[in-house]
Amino acid sequence: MAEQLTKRADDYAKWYNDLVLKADLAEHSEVRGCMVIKPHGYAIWEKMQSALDGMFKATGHVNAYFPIFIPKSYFAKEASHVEGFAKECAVVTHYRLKSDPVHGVVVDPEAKLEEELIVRPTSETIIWNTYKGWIKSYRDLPLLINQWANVVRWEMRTRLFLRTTEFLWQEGHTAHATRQEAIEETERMLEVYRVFAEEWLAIPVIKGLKTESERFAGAVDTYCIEALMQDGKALQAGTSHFLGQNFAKAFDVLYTNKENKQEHVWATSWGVTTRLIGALIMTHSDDHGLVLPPKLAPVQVAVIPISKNAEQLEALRAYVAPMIASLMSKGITVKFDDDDSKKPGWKFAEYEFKGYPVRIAIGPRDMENGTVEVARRDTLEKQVMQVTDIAEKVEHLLGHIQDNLYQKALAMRENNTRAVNSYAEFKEEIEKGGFLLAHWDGTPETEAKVKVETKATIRCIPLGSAPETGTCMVSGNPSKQRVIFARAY
RNA sequence: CGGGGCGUAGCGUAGCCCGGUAUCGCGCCUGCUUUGGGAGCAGGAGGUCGUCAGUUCGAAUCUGGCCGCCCCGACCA
Repeated sequence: MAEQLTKRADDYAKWYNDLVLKADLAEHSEVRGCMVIKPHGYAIWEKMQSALDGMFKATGHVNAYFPIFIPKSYFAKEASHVEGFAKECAVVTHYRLKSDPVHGVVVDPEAKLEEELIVRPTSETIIWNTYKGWIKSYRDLPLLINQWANVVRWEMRTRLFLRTTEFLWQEGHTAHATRQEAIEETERMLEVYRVFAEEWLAIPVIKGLKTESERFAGAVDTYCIEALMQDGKALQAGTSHFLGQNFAKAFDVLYTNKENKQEHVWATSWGVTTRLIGALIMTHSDDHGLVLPPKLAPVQVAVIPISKNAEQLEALRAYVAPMIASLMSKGITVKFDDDDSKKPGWKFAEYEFKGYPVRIAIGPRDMENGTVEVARRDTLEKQVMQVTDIAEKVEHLLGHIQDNLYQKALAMRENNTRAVNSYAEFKEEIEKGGFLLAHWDGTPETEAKVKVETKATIRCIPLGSAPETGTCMVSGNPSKQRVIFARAY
């Protein structure tokens, strides 16, 4: 139920947690660190999948599926990759249980695997081991494959959607004949993520390059889109990696070029996760509950009849039927809630809390006047409208809401992005949250020092920003451009 | 892995210090009245008090062990 949501200003973390639970997006499972994604939350993921999948297809990718289990030895083949993931891998050691008089069932010690299997934390190794058999000639390239899957990373501390032991994602893995082509692919998919974040999630993001210490284990370059949450903390919303020839070399993936010479292929990988649901919540929602951009709302319009008796309800059904039909003919998703075990007031509160972008209430007065009451979730404004052309009006309204959410989030980010020029100023400003633009000398040592002293990290080296020479705020050494610092999720 | 908290009906809780078989709210069921911002009244159902052992005539309550989860920090999308 949706009463007494913690206020954001009182305790942002608690607000987030309460909201996820009370808006019925997810709940904690009995398994530590794992969540159950409930229908309302999963429906949002399905909308994300559908939009992204279309964008992947439009850029020439196809879907496939690779095993959840990865032989342990595969991991050893790419040194930095192992190092990056070794600490958080779940390992399967046996393949059978047997009944036991005391404990019910026990692991059968006779059924030990010769080689342990790793539950995938990411699939580069098994995919590259497979690609080796698929790629022989330049004619086999580029290979552009995506997979929708679950992965497991044994995290020390978890948070619903933001960090769970098991999560859902998509991972694209591509192979190319040239370095240049692979870099273009990396950038192309980063741009797909930017468009998706801004046009669908209504979350403004900054495209950038990760520093060495934040780079994906096994990548040459990691690109990212970074978003700023309402509490002033940064959240990485997607990544795209240029893997160079690291995995091709580790797994011997060679192709014969037009000159009949053997060369290692060039690779990329890129992914977004169910974490985006967390980003969506922390970008748009308020003290009244969830706020969803219309393009990702499982249902865009809730229609609520207000009637005193059964006859009136029948009359209302007849009154709204053409309206609902015309809404649906425009591709708008509608829920007509004529459940008479719940009162209208209860439904208002419920749909508001769950983030339905638009609510239409209709009662006896509306039938007399030829009107409906339209309420928008983003501003909580209510307006009585003539029912004539209501589908067009609602269609426009949904567009406005989508746009308004983006503009509000953008304004929030801009108001919380500022340049700082000294480390003293930085230390003071970082306490207020937000993105800080500062000069950095490019060394991991400086970055580490800042992290230890302020808990802030370099979120990214922004792409496409005008070069600006300066001096590192910490070391005083020369710097070619400002980078973005923030405290992050 | 450290620190803190919690475990009592579907959910949220009181009771525990000071032992006597469990409180209240929400939800659920029945009936009537209601319905434009979480309805009212009346009646009703629902609990191995996380688990195991100990103390005791008697344990939700005292003692010890175990299990589970959550929150805060260090690592990570």
